[in-house]
Amino acid sequence: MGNIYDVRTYEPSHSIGYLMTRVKVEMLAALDRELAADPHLSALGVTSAQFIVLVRLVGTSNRKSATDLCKELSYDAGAMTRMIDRLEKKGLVRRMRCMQDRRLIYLEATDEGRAAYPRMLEMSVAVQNRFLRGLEQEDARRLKDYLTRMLNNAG
Amino acid sequence: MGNIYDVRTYEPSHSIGYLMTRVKVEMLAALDRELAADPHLSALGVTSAQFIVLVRLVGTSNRKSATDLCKELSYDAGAMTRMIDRLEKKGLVRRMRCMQDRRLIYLEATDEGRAAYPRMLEMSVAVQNRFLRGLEQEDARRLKDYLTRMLNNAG
DNA sequence: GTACAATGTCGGCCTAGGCAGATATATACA
DNA sequence: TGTATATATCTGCCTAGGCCGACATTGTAC
Repeated sequence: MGNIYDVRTYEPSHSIGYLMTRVKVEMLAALDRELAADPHLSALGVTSAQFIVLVRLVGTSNRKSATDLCKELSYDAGAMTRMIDRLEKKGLVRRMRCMQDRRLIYLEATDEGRAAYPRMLEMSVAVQNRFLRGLEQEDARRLKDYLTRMLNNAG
Repeated sequence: MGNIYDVRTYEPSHSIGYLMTRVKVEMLAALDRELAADPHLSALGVTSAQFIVLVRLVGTSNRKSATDLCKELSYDAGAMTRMIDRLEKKGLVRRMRCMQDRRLIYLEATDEGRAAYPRMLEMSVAVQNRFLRGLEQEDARRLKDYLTRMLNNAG
């Protein structure tokens, strides 16, 4: 009842799942190209994946641990450790052991990381606007609504 | 003119790009869980990424090369070589050198690969229907339209 | 025919994520 | 107190994709 797809008529190459994967790949690839083309950011060698993590650290005032980021981004803990390693090596992020709870390590964007933030945000907005070209605000609202509902169906 | 996002009000964590990435991750993770839970398919150790490639080989009658698949799926050639290696090692795919053009290698699903196909398709449909629960056919049509238009904006 | 460009595959090297197990720390409880 | 459990991070091993260069093969220009 109410199923969108039926096995007998389902065509993988036209499915919403397939399209969504393609769009996601193309959007991140476009963002990577923008990042690589920017004079300042290309020197840092920041990738779209690193960008997404960095945004979470700069765009908030309260301190965050690796676990916090993992929860926000549905990220694997092991992957996050290595991601922080790369960001730290590039001087964009600092690790600071918490003295109250010594299991915890708070993460903080460095001045350099914070300085790169505005330009990164511009790029993110530009890329998304380009992909959403031709859509009205009402369309974007609906699309966001669909995606949110799908995400709720995941759990 | 007509831009959806503005840098001054943009919130990364509520953006369509962020949501789409999340939904994609959750959908593939759900598919991986289904694949791992199935008695027959778990023995093959097929992942969602391998599934997507396999679908393209089984779901068509004409012969395909690695390059053909790369074009269809916007896939990297080097990555495809290694993907085929894994599928071949699992006995799901065969490589066959073309005699007319000896640069070409045609790919073919084995009987085992073909046998696994129907069950895989069922899972794909089931997972997508679950994520689309609560959406009407008209909603799905709109969503697909939005994604298609975004994909066209990529090029 | 030879030189050059184009094509298809492959292999390293990088980033990247998932999973399982190890370690250190903190907390709850008998 | 001692013990079990939970939490946070880290490490090793796997799959996985992007980029670049190597290599063989084919097609094209001269």
